[in-house]
Order: sequence, then structure tokens, then C-alpha cells
Amino acid sequence: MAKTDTLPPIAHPAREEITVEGVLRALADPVRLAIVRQLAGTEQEIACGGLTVPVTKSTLTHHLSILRQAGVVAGRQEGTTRFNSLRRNDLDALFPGLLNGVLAARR
Amino acid sequence: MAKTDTLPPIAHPAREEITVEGVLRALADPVRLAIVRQLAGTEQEIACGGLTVPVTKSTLTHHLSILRQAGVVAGRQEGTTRFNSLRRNDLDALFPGLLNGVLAARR
DNA sequence: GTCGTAGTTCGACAGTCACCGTACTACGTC
DNA sequence: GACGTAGTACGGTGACTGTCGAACTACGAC
Repeated sequence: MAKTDTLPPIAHPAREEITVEGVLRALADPVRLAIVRQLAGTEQEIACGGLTVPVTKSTLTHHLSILRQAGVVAGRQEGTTRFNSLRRNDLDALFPGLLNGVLAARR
Repeated sequence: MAKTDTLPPIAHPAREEITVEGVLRALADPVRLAIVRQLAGTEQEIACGGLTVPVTKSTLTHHLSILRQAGVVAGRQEGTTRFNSLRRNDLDALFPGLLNGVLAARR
């Protein structure tokens, strides 16, 4: 059967394809918000397994997929590991202040 | 039966009770986002009937109730009319930049 | 009192969504 | 090859949510 050469680098929306509503929807969930906070708390990327969330692996995959589709996080594959990072540049360019406002929240 | 003296001025969360997640949830809907945009586009308050939304009255009531409970909009009763306004001060104080970021969005 | 207008409340219904377990693919190591 | 690990895909289920129409309350004008 066909080999997966070049390994399609995951589907991410281009910057112009990101919508506020999608981003807000993605952020409007406690688990995903926790993920975003963890990613925002470090300069480094975090592998799926390195995220602390109160859900199973499959549910985590689901949440990350939503965050990715919304354009909030980017994923980079390296071996069997997928490194996730915040798309801070894109979000700040499109919705200046939004991310900071969300992260500034105490509750 | 008991008269409604003083007319309980609608239930609004205090500033400290507003949560990011609640606000994000409230904003993560096209109809509610449209309402917020209309309220943000003017200095004046807007009555329910003055809002342009593609839903029926009862659905509009529902959306406004969610926005109110989340602390995004305030409602002031005057006769049979309810005037709505954005709680810009509170939102800016709690989540500086969030509202601006959302409103800055072109899509 | 009667009527019209402004909003709310109350089911009901359909669609979406978070969650899980299981099965699967892909890579690295032995 | 066999095995373990990292993450995804699939199917199912229960809960939530946006939508509506109809009935209702509250106020103002006639």
C-alpha cells in the first residue's frame, strides 16, 4: 500500500482563514483554555503527552484538533511526537489584545 | 397578589463574578457576536427591538439573557422597554484587550 | 376597560459537542 | 521480526444549546 512519504504536515488554516468566532468557540472550553494557558506559559513547544489535562488521550486529541482547526495552536510532527505551540503571532495580528486579555484573566 | 414594587433590576453578575470562560462562551455565537458588535458600534443603549438579528423575539431574549448572565451586557428597564449596553468598563478591567481584539476582527 | 406593543417564559425538537473505550497507525528500540 | 510508546480515528452516548411557536405579563394610550 502507498507509503506516507513527506507526511502531510497536518492541516492548519492560513492566517486569513482564521475567524474570531472559531477562535472564541475554541477558547470557550475549560480543557482547551487550560491547554492554551500551558502553551502560553512557556516559550517552548509542548508534546501532547506533556499537557496536563483531566481527560483521556482520545479526548485530548479531539481538543487539540479543534484548537488546530481554529488556528489557535500549531502542531509540528517529529517522529511519533507532535509538538504544539500557540500561534501567538497570527492571533495578535488578527485580533490584537484578545489573547492577552484572555490570559490576563484571573478567573 | 404581591405587587412588583421597585421591580428587581434584572440579575447581573458583579464584576468579580465575571469569568473568562463565561464571556468567551457568550461571545462564541454568531448571533450574540452580532449583538455585541451593534452595541459596541454606538455610545447609546439599544432596546431589544432595535437590534438587528436573524432570529425570533424569543430567541433574541434567550441570547440577551446569556450575554447578561455572562456579564457582557447590562440591561436597564424603562417602562416596557429594556435598554441594553455593553459592560465595556468591566470587561476592559478584567480582560484588557479582549473586547478590542474581538471587535477588531474582520471575520 | 380595551387594545397594541415590548419582552419574557415555557415546552418541544433537532443539532452539536465533550467524553469515553477500543482499535488502529507510525515510529523507535531491542 | 516483536514490543512499547505517541498519537489518531471511529463509534456510541448523554448532555447541552439554538431554534421556534404559543401563551403570558407589563406598560401605555385610547
